[in-house]
Amino acid sequence: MPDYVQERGAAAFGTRLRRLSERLDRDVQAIYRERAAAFEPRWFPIVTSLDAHGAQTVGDLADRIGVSHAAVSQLRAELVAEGLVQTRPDAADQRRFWIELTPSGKRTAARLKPLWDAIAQATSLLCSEAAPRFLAELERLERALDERPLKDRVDATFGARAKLRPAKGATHERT
Amino acid sequence: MPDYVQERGAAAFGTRLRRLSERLDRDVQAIYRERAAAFEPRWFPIVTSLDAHGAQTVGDLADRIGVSHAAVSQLRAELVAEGLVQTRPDAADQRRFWIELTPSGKRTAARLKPLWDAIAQATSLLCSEAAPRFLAELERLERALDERPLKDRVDATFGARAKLRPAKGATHERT
DNA sequence: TCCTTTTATGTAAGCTCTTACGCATTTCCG
DNA sequence: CGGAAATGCGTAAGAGCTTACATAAAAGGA
Repeated sequence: MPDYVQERGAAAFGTRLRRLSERLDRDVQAIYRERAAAFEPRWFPIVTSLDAHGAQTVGDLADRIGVSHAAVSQLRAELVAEGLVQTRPDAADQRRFWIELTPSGKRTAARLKPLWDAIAQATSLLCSEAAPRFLAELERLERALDERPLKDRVDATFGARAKLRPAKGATHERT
Repeated sequence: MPDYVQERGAAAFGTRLRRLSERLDRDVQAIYRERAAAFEPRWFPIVTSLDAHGAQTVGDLADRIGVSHAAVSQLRAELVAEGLVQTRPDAADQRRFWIELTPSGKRTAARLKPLWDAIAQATSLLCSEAAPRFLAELERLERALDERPLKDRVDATFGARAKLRPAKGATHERT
């Protein structure tokens, strides 16, 4: 483990992970744009999930793709406006409704599938070449944090709840 | 490389990377809050950089911590309001000014250094246990993408600029 | 020397999610 | 059975960055 983590702590990860994520999104967006695909990267998880698994509720989708229900709700509104998805009420529960692809949404998924496959392949190849263990290590990191969050780890070595208050008035000194 | 990438493509990374990043940030924020530290995770890169390397310009900081100058500008305003940093003009270039820690900023850094070290140690240990190659692989991924962006990789296999237009009118069908 | 191009940084607007709040429905349990 | 707690999802506001736009100063080159 390089000195980089010792120097930057958790911040060693934060910015870089965010930037890698954003960079990949930007590239995918550029690919869509260049090919006049009329599609947005952020629609991908929902559209492919509906395509693969059929109708789902807001909560199902939120769990499956790992975002808040509010984010799914907002995306749903957008996808309905685009004509890619529609909703229908649940027969047994009036709070709930089902989100599914429209015929147009299904056609869009079929149209873009070859491109998605190409992106998946390119990504897979990239990983094989440059970072064959990356996803495995990512998964192990996630699991380790599930079992014991960073905060608990710090509390154990630093002394839970030891205070680090600023001296009175010291933080609000003006230049 | 698991089937996860083949199934999700670039999206395999995006959400998970973002979530790991956010999760670490949230933990660090909870640590600060619990210890009445009066500090924000997003201040860390700037404050530690100034503490370690002395006065720097907006552009220097943007380069060093890897964000846009506008983000540094906004953070600087916030840190000035908190009394942690101050600015002074550059003698040779009127467009430029130097950002440095105030005495209070220096005291804050000294106060929090033990906590930062504990966080760094916990993070380092976490990586050693769960994902010893994670950062090395992250770095290699970044470098591979620097050399050849994902878009170029997809273009090479899929055929640059092959169009994937929706059929006329098909995407705007309303439910 | 003088004009064009580049550079430094501020501000505004946008993005894509989050949390907070709210309402209605359903489930649970005394 | 009935009230309290939990659940499902919409909307509003906020977060923390980005890109876009703008202005002024500096650098470069004819």
